[in-house]
Amino acid sequence: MDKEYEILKAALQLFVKEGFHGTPTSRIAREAGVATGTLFHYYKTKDDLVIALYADIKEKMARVLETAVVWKKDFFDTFRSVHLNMLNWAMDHPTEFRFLEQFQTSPFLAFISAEEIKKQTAPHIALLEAAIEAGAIKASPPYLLYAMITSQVFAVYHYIQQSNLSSHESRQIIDESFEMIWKMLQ
Amino acid sequence: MDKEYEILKAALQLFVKEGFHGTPTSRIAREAGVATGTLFHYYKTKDDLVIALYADIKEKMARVLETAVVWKKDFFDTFRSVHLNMLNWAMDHPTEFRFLEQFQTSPFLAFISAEEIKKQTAPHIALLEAAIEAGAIKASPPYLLYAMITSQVFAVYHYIQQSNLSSHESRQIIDESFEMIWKMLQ
DNA sequence: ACCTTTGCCGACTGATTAGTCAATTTATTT
DNA sequence: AAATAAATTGACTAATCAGTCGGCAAAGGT
Repeated sequence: MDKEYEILKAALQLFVKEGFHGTPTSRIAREAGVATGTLFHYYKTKDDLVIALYADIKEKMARVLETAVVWKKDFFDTFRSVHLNMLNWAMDHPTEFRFLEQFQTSPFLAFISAEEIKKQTAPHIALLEAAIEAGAIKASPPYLLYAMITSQVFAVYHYIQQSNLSSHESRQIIDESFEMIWKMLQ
Repeated sequence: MDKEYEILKAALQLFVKEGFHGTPTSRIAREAGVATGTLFHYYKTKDDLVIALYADIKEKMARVLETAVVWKKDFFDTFRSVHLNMLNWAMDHPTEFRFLEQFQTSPFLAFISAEEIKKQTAPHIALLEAAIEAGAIKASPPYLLYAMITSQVFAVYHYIQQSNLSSHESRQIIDESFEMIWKMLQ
């Protein structure tokens, strides 16, 4: 039992359910089966814990997406693979996904440097630029396209969760949503 | 000077800057030029204040959008008007807009009843259903389309803010983004 | 076996918090 | 003008919070 991991796990659940400032460190420690001192042994402050959790989740998602963002037989299939994998990851990790969403709209986002964000988005921006270069999609600012595409992932995720569809229906909606996104990019 | 309004105004600024639980009621009262007792005279609890603020902003936005959601010469122009007006409102009320975004991804959203949300989205859903009926847009679930369209508004808003464009460039991006959304809906 | 480092504990603290309340001022009604 | 009601105050409290600290236990190196 890795205590550091248990702390992150408990923090994730509580942050999503109660909000960042809404969950006391004492409660995180209790839920993780750990003393408060241990929590502050691993994370100097509560803010550090929040940011570490964000970094951990981002990194795990990026590692899964790495395999999806590679080149398929054409741009359509490549973008489709990214979209499907992102949504599959979201469906498999709903709490992590909701945390990312909450974090990215919170004042905590200011703690993440511009370079860090740039590094995270780099592979997606590169793919968009290549697709524009090749004439596969329209020539809009890549960061605008990136923002529009990722925001769709959150929208589709919420629609599926809210209407709690079967996994078959979900897959159908995910497919349909990609068709729409692709049309949007033409 | 309406104290109730001053409290809402101060709470909005602080919530967006520091987060919901990150801002003490004492600070809200001080910033509003009011005693703490006055704050709790108008709002029984802090949660009540948060929810009242959400309701206030939602209502103000809805009132502005009411004029935009009316019928123009065709569906294209009507949807376009909604999109433009929403983004214009966001540009004119950035703090309010960011609050809505933050609130809607927070655990506070659970305090808003399903009926309340249904009532808020009703005019947009009705417009979507009419457009589907008329064959002006594709026949996807209206709530999915609604989620996808509104998420685009947030995406475009963030892109504009982040790249801090001139108002001319902004208008161009807003126009372009609607063209993309419309294509997506075909 | 001894020493050093590291992990871990949980009682403790000083500061801060949401919310109360009795008293005072201001507005409204009679 | 008197009486009633509503708005406003800020000192106060009980609870809670983030973070500390001295000590114990385990692990690893020599």
